[in-house]
Amino acid sequence: MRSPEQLVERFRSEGLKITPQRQLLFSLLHENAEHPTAEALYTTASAQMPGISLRTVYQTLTDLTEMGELGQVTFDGGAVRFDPNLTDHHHAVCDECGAIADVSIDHLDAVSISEPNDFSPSSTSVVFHGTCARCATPTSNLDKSANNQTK
Amino acid sequence: MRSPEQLVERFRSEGLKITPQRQLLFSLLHENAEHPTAEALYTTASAQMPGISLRTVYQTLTDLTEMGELGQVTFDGGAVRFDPNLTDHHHAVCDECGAIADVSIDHLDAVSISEPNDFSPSSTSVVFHGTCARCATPTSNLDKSANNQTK
DNA sequence: TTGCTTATTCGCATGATTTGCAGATTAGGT
DNA sequence: ACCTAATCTGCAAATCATGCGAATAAGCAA
Repeated sequence: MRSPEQLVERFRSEGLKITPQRQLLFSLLHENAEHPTAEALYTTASAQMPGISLRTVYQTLTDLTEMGELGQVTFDGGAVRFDPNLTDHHHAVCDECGAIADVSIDHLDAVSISEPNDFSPSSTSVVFHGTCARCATPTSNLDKSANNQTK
Repeated sequence: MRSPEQLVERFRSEGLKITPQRQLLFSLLHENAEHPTAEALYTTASAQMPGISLRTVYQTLTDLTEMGELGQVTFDGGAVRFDPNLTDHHHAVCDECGAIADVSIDHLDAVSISEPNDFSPSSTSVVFHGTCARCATPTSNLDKSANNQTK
């Protein structure tokens, strides 16, 4: 996703208005690597702007997605999560705390479908499940479920 | 998933009852490669057993899943789909018709996380998006959306 | 600054998917 | 045929997301 400043520019140039709600969401999403759900963003936004509507959060998130400024991902049937990282990347889900990390992958190009041989893939997405560093470290297992947003 | 006969055996040995509803679902799921949703199975089941409850379909599906006889997968936030194929495999989603095919993958072992280096993956799942053979063949583009179960 | 036009916000209703609950029913053994 | 626990079923309710219309406010012009 572009910076809040660039988004403001784009919105203006498309005749869209710059509202405080939008500006807040732009900043909350900027470089946000937490893959938040709409609800999570609503909670955070509400702290800074009491009265903001969940409907507006959904609306803005949908708009940004349709503009190609935001990505959406879902894991295991849970709620949709938003991802401002538009670079080519994949995800690692921690089964302990539910945290989702962006990951880069080596040798993805080596992967191919061996069976069947008549499907033409245009994109490939990989999801790893496992244990994140924080949960794997015995001494800091204090608060494993803090981030757990599993459905 | 095991054969209906084997499932009947397992259910009996665990003190569970063999009902007509369960038997029907066992057979509908056996070697079913369509990755049906609960609703889809309910529709099919209803044709053969009018009056069967959607609740029962969900219940049986959940039971089989907890017994490890059935897998669940979801794509792009749609409804949960059930997969009786318990072998190691991945999925290819056709963006035209929505069909989901099981695929085998070559060189998956070559794939690794380059960044970050502190995540310990226990499993890897790959999803391809693209066009299936049927939709890619110009002459049989007659009924592309027939199987389209996209959300 | 005032006023106008139209995009936005907001709250509520609605839709889709899934689960909880409790009473009616039935499988499977006695 | 009878008993008892497991199951089925219908309905309420939870969760996530979108449609809709009225109220509000951004951005522009005078």
